[in-house]
Amino acid sequence: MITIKDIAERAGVSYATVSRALNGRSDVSEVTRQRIFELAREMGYQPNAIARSLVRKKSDIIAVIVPDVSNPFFADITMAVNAAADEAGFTTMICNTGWDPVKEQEKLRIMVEQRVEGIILKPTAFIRPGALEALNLPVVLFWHAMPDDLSYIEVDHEAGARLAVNHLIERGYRRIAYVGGIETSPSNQIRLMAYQKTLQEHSLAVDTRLISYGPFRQESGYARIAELLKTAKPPDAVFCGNDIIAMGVLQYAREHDLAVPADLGIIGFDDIGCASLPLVGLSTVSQPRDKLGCAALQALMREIDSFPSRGRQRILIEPELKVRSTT
Amino acid sequence: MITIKDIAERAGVSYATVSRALNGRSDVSEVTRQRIFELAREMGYQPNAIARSLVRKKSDIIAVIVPDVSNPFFADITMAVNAAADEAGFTTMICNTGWDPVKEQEKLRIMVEQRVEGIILKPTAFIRPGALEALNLPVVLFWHAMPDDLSYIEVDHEAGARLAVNHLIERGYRRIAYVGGIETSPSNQIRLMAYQKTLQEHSLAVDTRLISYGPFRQESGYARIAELLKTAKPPDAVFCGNDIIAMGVLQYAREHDLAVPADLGIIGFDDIGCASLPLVGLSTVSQPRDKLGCAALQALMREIDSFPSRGRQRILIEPELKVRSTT
DNA sequence: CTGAAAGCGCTAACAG
DNA sequence: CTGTTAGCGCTTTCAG
Repeated sequence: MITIKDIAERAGVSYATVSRALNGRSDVSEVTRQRIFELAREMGYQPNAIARSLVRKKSDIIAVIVPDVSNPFFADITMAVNAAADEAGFTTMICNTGWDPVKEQEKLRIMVEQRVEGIILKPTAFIRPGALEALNLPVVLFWHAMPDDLSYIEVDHEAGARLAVNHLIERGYRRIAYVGGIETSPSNQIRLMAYQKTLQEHSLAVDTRLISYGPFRQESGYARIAELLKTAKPPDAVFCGNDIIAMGVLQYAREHDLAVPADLGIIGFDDIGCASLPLVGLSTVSQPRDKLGCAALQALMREIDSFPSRGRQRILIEPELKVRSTT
Repeated sequence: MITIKDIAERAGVSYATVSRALNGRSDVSEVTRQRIFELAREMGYQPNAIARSLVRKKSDIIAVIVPDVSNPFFADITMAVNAAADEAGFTTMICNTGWDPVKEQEKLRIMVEQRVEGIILKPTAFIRPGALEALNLPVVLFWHAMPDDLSYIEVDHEAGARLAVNHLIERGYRRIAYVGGIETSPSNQIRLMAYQKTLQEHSLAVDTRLISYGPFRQESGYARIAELLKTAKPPDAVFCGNDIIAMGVLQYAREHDLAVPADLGIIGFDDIGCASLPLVGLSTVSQPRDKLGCAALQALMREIDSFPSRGRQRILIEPELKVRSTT
């Protein structure tokens, strides 16, 4: 691999001059600059970013750590961050934790060792308080439920839930069920609150028999809508914890000849890829991944600029209603 | 940021000794090793991978460059590679080219500058011959149609097409259409050949009116099945260029009350995420992403070990038939 | 077992 | 404008 010294030798100048020329410094005569560039090209010179990082003490690399990049939701966010980072002249290292806290810790360590300039992290679970601050690195989280004093960014779950419930009410539904996600999920909590509040604002009764929790899985949605429809006063619409659950509900409706949206309105949350397939056509509240990703990068850039002084940023992204065929 | 020199000072030894101890060399007395480890921990020492890479002349980083990580297909492969790389002690840099050859070139350059030890690349288009060899780096491609003498890995499209067509014939379909992808796609070509050959092997006529090309898009599948069904002798089954196209065909069938699979058998290619959704239930030929990813990493490891001598590896992965509700 | 010393490839003062 | 010099943080001989 050829170095600036090789070029210097051939050009008959010191290697400092080569460095200056290649870095576009103004204090190099036009002739030598020309010669050096030409030489560099014809010798096939490739700058060594590692050496540069070492002396400059900056790598121009950021890390994005998510539980599962093959999950379309995270994949979209990751890509948005990546694209924004490109713009800003940063290279991205993407890490996958596989929802494993141990691996997460390991990945964080590796990224610190690689001297990345900042980390965008979607934690797999509750992280030991202080662990992230101890990294001594700019960090932005995709999750607000952290005890630490860190910046975070998230979709506005409250606004999203209101959007969904208001929409159902406008459409004329009156007995709206909440087929939620797991009870402990913070976002699930927020949406449930907003659901109840919105119903009350419209003078609609909140019937706890219409509220259920469960895993974010299709089977869960399928099973729970089955239960709900057996009751004396079944719902005429459901607001689901996410699109996966909604897909289970929709599946049930189709299999049991329930007219959607006439007999049953269905609305999900997230707007995963297949929700917009004509074959599915699920109405949903979209979490705009591109905006989430861009905003995360911007927040991180701000953190990097002001580091080590930490300004905790709390950013909420507006969700978007997607009306399709199920409402 | 604390360095080995700081530790050395506190420990009262030379920093060479600290380096040795921390790297688990045997030629350090047990007592000093102990002291150094303890000190490192309590001082919060984090090795600097950049400095290490510089002197060792290896980064333990590989690059994966794909056109679109948010495409579930590439996302899955990327993740499989990433997981395998983890096992092998490599960190992965993931790059997205957005199907832009210029950006691809740029990303390749950056990866070379980062001194990654190898690159797994899904090219966006035909790359200028020699451009990849000029990188002077181990490279494995997810595409065989390259003029270069490089290693590649791909699913066995021929075997996949045979699998699909044989399956349809076994199910009793006799007029099988090929609703393919774009004509210039190499994989499309191979599948078309295999489709024709398989029909002939079963003494079934190859009717060119049953063969069509088009973009890998739903609307394309939708439009083309519409055409085909209007003809005098319509097909009773379709083998599609990929799942997206198949989804368009399925969509048309559902909208026009065509019984699937009774009146029309449908089989796709790829096995994208939503194909397995109960609401879709598309039969398809799966490209096993995990196998593709693992095999790619293994191939790259072999290339790295034997570098700079290049042994061109040609690896074909066996596809798998997934029978669901459309056949 | 340990220290001294020589770099890895590059940038950044500091003098000319 | 250009050369000299001093590192960045770490690994690795080479002598003790």
